[in-house]
Amino acid sequence: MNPNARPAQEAASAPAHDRVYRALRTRIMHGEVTPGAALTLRGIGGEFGVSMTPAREAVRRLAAEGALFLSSSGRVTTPELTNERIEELAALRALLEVELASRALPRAHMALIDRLQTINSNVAEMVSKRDAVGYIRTNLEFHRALYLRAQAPAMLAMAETVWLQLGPTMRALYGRLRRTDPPQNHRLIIAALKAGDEPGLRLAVRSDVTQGLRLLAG
Amino acid sequence: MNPNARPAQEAASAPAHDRVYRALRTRIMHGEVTPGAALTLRGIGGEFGVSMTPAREAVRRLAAEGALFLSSSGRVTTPELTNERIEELAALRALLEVELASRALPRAHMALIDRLQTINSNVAEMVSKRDAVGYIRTNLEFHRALYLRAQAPAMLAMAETVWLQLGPTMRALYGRLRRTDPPQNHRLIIAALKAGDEPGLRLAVRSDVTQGLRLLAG
DNA sequence: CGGCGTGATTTGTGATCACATGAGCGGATG
DNA sequence: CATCCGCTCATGTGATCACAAATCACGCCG
Repeated sequence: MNPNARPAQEAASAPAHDRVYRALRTRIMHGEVTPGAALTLRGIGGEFGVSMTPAREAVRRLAAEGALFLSSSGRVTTPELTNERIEELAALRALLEVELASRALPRAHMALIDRLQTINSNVAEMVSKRDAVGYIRTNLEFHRALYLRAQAPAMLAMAETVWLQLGPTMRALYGRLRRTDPPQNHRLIIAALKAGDEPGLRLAVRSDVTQGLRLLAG
Repeated sequence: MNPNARPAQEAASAPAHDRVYRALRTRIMHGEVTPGAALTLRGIGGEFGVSMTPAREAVRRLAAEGALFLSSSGRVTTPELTNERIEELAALRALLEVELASRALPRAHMALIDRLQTINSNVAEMVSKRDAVGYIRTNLEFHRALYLRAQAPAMLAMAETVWLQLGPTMRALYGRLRRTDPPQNHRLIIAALKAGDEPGLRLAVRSDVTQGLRLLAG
């Protein structure tokens, strides 16, 4: 028996530090925390019913990924990104995700495109409901579903790290963004996938990734 | 007074977990450990004169960066990369470092080029001495000196993460590589910098980054 | 009324310990 | 002689504690 095989309830039996890590990670990536929010090890431990030790490990891990900021005295906050930093992370997203999409293209069959369309309708629903967290979550789900086909785990992990770093800021950004129109770039991505049009796909992904961050220039 | 200001002896007064982290990090990045080597928390603690707690934090942090592999039971080893993984990491290096070099180009003045030439002569010396660790160290120093000019800290951090993941494998790779000729691609990089030739620079960086990893295809 | 020093308290750090578990080794068995 | 089973010990996990340092608030002085 492979001890890694945990058919269901994967998270239940996992080590405490891992449960805490995962919970905090999705919370941050989905933009459920505001930039600059302070965390304490005892507070985290209390929330999850564990001691400081696993809380510390989870925090360290997240800090190593850039998802949390550790002051010189060890205080923990979610990062407050400068505009420069945001632009750099957007450039990274473009770089990585264009490559991932390009690698996924030859492997993208009809089943994937159907799935992307389903997810995309959920995205549109979140936009119409002005649900920022739901929008971020489904939007990332869309991108991840596509990039999984690229068969490039290290590259995907890096892209997710960038998402993680942008998480708290994204929430604040999309909060002031008053769109209710459905995501046009996602449709362009799907169309390019259908047509097997690689240049078009690269352009569409690049636009989709950088558009949301463009408004901060003002 | 800024408490962050530690003019000299920065590492001495730093927290224990940070000292351990940094020591292990450079050890791994410079290829001073072989792939698949096992580490124990008590062993690390003993080596650095600290308890298991800081050792655990350092290990967790390195594992989060992909520099160490944690088995499902928590055992710690340096990663043994598959050829697929190595190729993917090489592609990531190409992607990131070409961009970094490109961004550094307009900011590259004569002082930088002189410095690169100095470092490059050290690289050549390491090659002639067949000093694998010294070669890796000076080679990374060359690349970092260039990329620092790009003013893109997040991107540089990602590139360093890739170096870290490749560290143990690089040692094994360059060990079986019996070259004694000086690094030709570095000269091309310097020449392109002097000429302000961006396409040439991108090509030279891409070649330099991918050439060493090409021999594993056989 | 405002700036600043001082003390109380919150907070991270690191050591130690008890516990569960998994790895590795040795021996028994076919 | 190979294989499988069992045990033992090494190893990671998580809780608790003592300590130091930083933060915050209060009150004092200008």
